[in-house]
Amino acid sequence: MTVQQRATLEDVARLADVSSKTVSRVFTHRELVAPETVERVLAAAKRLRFRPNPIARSLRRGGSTDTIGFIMGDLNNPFYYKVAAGMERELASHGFSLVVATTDDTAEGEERVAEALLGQRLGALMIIPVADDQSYLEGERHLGTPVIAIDRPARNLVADSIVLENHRGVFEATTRLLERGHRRIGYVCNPASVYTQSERLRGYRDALAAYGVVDSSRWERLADDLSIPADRFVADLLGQDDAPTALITGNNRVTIGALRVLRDRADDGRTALVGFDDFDTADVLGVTVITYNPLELGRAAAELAIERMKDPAGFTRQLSLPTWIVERGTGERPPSERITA
Amino acid sequence: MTVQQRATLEDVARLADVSSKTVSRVFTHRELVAPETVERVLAAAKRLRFRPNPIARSLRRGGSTDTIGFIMGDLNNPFYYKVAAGMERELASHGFSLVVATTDDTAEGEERVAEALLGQRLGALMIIPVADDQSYLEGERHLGTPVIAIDRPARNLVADSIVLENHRGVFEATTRLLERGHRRIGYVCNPASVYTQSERLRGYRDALAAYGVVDSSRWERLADDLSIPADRFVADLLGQDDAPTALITGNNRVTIGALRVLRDRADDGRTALVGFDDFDTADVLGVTVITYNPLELGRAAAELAIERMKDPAGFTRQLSLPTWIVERGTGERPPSERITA
DNA sequence: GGACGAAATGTCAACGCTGTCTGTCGATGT
DNA sequence: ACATCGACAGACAGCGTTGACATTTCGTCC
Repeated sequence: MTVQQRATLEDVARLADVSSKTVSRVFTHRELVAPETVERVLAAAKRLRFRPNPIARSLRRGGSTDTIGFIMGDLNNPFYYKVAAGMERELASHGFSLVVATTDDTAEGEERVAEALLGQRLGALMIIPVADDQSYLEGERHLGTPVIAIDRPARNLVADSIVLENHRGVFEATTRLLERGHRRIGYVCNPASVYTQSERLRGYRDALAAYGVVDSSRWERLADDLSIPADRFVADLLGQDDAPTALITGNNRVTIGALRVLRDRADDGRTALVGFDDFDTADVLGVTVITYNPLELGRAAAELAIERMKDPAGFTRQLSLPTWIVERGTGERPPSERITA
Repeated sequence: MTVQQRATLEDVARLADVSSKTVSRVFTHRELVAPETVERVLAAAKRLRFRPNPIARSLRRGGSTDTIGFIMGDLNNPFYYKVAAGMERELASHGFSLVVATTDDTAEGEERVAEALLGQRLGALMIIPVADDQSYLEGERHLGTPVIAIDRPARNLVADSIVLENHRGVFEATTRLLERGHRRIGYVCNPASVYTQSERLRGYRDALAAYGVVDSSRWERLADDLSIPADRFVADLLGQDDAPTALITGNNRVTIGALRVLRDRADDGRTALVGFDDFDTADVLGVTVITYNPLELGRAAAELAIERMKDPAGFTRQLSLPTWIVERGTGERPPSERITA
């Protein structure tokens, strides 16, 4: 393959017999150029396959603002990629492009990746915070790059944020189980020490407390090691003496793990189950879930970013997106009084 | 929020009392600068929150080659995002960043989006082709931007490509069903008129032909309208007179649709099912699938791109990635002789 | 002691583009 | 006939950085 040189304004100008400035004008303020000149320039440009160099253009204009960064845990996770999808759609419709970077859900990853992304001049940065502290972004924010925290608020950083109504979703789900007569309700999550989970857990505990159940620690399994499959915690919980009659799982991974355990135990519909996060085959499996619209989460975040880019000095905003329950069967099971030791 | 000015080499140089070139050197060829000078410069840079401007840098160096574009159908699809995930990982480990753009699986979308992405100077372009013709990329390729076609070969364009062994996977799956005694084997897919599906369909027909089944059109449902849920085609096929005893579904959407239909019909394990593409809960549901490694597909594509960037003049390569069958139950059912009209 | 070379730093121009300013030319008005 | 003006095109500089080359400094060697 022969590689040919990329044409510049100058080349086009020479071919069209005008100055380079005129060519530039054709590509920016076309109305200031005489029609026949425009035509001549365009013909020359086409012949040379000329395309204005956006690098040079943004250097001249100061900062490339049409690329937006998104730092997330891992593209290989339905939640994250759906958020990214919603975001990409919204951004594309406004002429922005999306650069993605993943942290592998580790705090070190986050700062490293952020550093790399910020190297490029970004119009804005969206991030699903993992680390305990985002103050390292303070400098960049100060330089005018809007930062939008998604799913979890940023810590030690003034930033717009958009989160889910985690507490409310789990509170309602738990209340429904309580209304149906369940008292021994389990809660399993992994990881547990992130904002979303602590909110969800709070929802669970608050609902229980409203029904007089104060110490639920016996039915909680709060893990923090993603290398251990959630299955184990669920199996452990269901195997204990006064096993719960209902189970709430803190995210889709745990829900799927729970399904696996219930199948293996031939539980056969005795244990009620409500999972946080919807997933592809939840309807086929009849699983009741606490859901929300991840595409909308991404879309709204993108919208927030675009708004903030227009008005960098405005007040930061904290939005939260509704969650709701989709009843499909597993969550509507009554408590089964099985024989316990 | 007060927005402060971004520091330049010049600012740092002034503060550190050296020339801007020395500051530049500190950030590029540090070994050429005296240790104490380096220290002084770094201190100044830190104080001013200086970060070299990559725009200016790449303008000077000619072309920004550390951003790779990926054009895919829709991020909101497990297949695409897993490919993207594998890609992102590989690229990140080599210091590249990934810009994603989606076409909504339409040909017009593809060219529009490609045009927009190519506006930025990309190091390489990866694309899952949708349109019938990628010759519009010829110009860019000629200017030295490597183009890698993923999942489907590019048409009318010289490009590296990496695809799956679609034919072989379906051929084997069909053969296994035939070996188990199935003769009426259905094939459902939507869309049908894309490279991957025509390959898969060929695998299905070739396997049947090897067993003497020549005209299988009675059991084929090849649709091309994504707005119609696959459920309908499956239901239609299973409802016909000599309904198939086994079903092969051309992608995960159809597989999940088929599961829904089988559940609704209380089919109860009578119809065998093998689906192309694995999915999250396939193990819970016991679904036999033809699978492959989508992360590896992305990773290999990224590798190919990186290689091609180093050697733009080399011979283009066509790779194909293995597919294999994971038996989980639904594919191992024997033909059930139900009463047919 | 002066020539020499290596190390450290500096000067300058250029990457491709666009904002600002200036210049040209023909048309218009009096 | 001449001043005036609008429409258009060009000259120039500079965005922030770096490669090529120049310069300075200093230790070393005969």
